[in-house]
Amino acid sequence: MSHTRPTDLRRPLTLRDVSEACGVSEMTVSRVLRNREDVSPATREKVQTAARALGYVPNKIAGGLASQQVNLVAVIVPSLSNMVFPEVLSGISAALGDTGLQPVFGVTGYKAEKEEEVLYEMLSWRPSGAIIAGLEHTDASRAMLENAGIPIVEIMDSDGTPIDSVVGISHRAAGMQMAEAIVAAGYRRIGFLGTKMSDDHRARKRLQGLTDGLAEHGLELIDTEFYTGGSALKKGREMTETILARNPDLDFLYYSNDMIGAGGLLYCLEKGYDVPGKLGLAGFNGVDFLEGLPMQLATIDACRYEIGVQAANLIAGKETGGLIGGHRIELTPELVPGDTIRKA
Amino acid sequence: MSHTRPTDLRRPLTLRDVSEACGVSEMTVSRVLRNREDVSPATREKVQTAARALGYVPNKIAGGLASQQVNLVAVIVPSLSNMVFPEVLSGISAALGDTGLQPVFGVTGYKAEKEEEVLYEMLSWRPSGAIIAGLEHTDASRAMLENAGIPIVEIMDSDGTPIDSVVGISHRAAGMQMAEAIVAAGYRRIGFLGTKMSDDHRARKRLQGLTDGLAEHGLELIDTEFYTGGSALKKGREMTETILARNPDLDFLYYSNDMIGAGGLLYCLEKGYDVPGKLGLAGFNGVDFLEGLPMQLATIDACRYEIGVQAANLIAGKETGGLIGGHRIELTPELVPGDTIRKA
DNA sequence: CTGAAAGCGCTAACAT
DNA sequence: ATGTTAGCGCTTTCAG
Repeated sequence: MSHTRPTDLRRPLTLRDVSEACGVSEMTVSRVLRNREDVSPATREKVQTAARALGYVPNKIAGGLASQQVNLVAVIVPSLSNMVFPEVLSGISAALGDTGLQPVFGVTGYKAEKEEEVLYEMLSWRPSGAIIAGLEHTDASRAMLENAGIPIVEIMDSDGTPIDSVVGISHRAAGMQMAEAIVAAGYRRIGFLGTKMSDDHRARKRLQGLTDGLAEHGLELIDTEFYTGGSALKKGREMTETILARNPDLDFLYYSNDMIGAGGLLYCLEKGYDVPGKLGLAGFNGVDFLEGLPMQLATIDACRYEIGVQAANLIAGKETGGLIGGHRIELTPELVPGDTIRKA
Repeated sequence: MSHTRPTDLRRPLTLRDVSEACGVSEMTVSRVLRNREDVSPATREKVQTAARALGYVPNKIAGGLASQQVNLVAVIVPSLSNMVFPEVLSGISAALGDTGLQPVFGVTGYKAEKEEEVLYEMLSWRPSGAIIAGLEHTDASRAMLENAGIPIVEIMDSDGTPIDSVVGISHRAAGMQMAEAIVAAGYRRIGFLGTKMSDDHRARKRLQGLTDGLAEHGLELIDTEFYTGGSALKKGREMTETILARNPDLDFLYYSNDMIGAGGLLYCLEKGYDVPGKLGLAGFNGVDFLEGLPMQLATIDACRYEIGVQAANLIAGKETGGLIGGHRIELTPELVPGDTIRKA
């Protein structure tokens, strides 16, 4: 069932091995392998051939220590399982693609304590920059970020005070924007469905924005329903059934994310609710799988990919003339009315 | 728009700083920070207080170089955007949780060449092990993996020859299993819908298994339809419309993944197709959002979380008595008939 | 264009 | 239980 492979005995190759194999000094081999220009084509060729033949892979641990710089960017997000963060990461990867910087991902599960651990771990690799979701951190996390001596970009959210730079949208404003749209369309009895969000600060801010926006029109949320874990689509159905059973006279349901919104939409269509005539629906995020639903769910695009790109550009010093630190980029999310809010 | 923060001037803290701050030798400080037992409670306390007060974060670059070992596990997957790999990563994270090992993720976009780059980059950090999706790699990638001198676990797929260990399912067998179920249920005119899969070897193997399985019953695929990019749900709809327009007499549609299958299902229900009576449907993966669909799509569970757990356990040497290398774990995927295959 | 020497910050191995 | 020494594999710096 188990054996020791021959490779286990082989000492990893070093620069010295390559050096000896091609009769060029370690130093020059190092130059070639780092693609520096100041090497003659002849020796360059010799070195590359030898390195390739041996299968040499440089040791970045040693390189990083010697050069005191590491081409890593720490990226810390709460989750990978909802469709939102992978898209942010794509944006980051894309923007970092041609910079020589490499993203490294860490996941916190929406736990501040876990965030602290992940951060500690990642900063101990002395990355060239850090991108981290949200503005809420433990004191220890803030201290680490402040003392790291590298550019920090907090992303997704712009409602608060950043440590260094920030790229995001105002979730509070998004909530208010949705409130305006809902009221403008003539809905009056509004329910909210979302995650249990003691730890999801952005969902909380959207809810806050929604209630504040409604309040401006003298309206209050009629009811709320929360869930945790499980298949979001299914939860969306269940919560919808529950809240409508409790309050049959609701005329609008606002979901804290598109996935549960999609579940709710499917439920309502099945049960024959008149959407958007008697019952309006909306989600949040603008995930592209909404396009395949029987009816397009109203939503607000959270600019996820764009946020990733801009954050990465700040770290890479692109479009800032190489200046680092203290940028504030607030994107304006677009409300996509779809088919589930009736025209005013 | 931009400023230099004060922290930029601050030299990163070293062990020496902590040492001086608490009057204990660097060596002992190092011991405390690595939670070694051979330090007196008194000095331990003193050191911890000082380290915390200063906000010291250890330098793993230096530590890794000195100790010649790094608590990182390289994890390389093709994509994060379909729901399948995040679940594998969750399994890996969970299993690695209590081992002191830390996963680092890399993404290849299903490109062999990109895989090679990512691998090179990750191996240059001298991780303690590597987990990589699939058995198909470039020669250079194979060479790197073979020479890395660390445990390698190839995951997801068991149809082929692993470099070292493998944890996965047979996609060929999964295809055949589905063929059996389809034929047993009495369907005869079968179409296949999937990704353009020159690079998705597992989808290709499932299709191969399907056609071979059908062939055993004297059947051939009637038609196929492929897509690339975009919203999978929407693509599922479009492809379904296309293939049914071309071949209205198809009685079964096999989708290479659940997401396009879900799109197809929604389309068929909308158009009033008799599912599963006149038209059967099936997908692949067993993603849990299927639970929220109007009708549950037949699928085969790809054991994604479990694969992650087992792969991580192999790397960590759990349940193998610490023996490393050459394990073969083939999981048996379960066919979930759902509601879209009629009962035999 | 190439080479030699010094040292990055930490830990293994060996004292004490 | 604590301290000392040497060196991990590379790159910076300076010399040729």
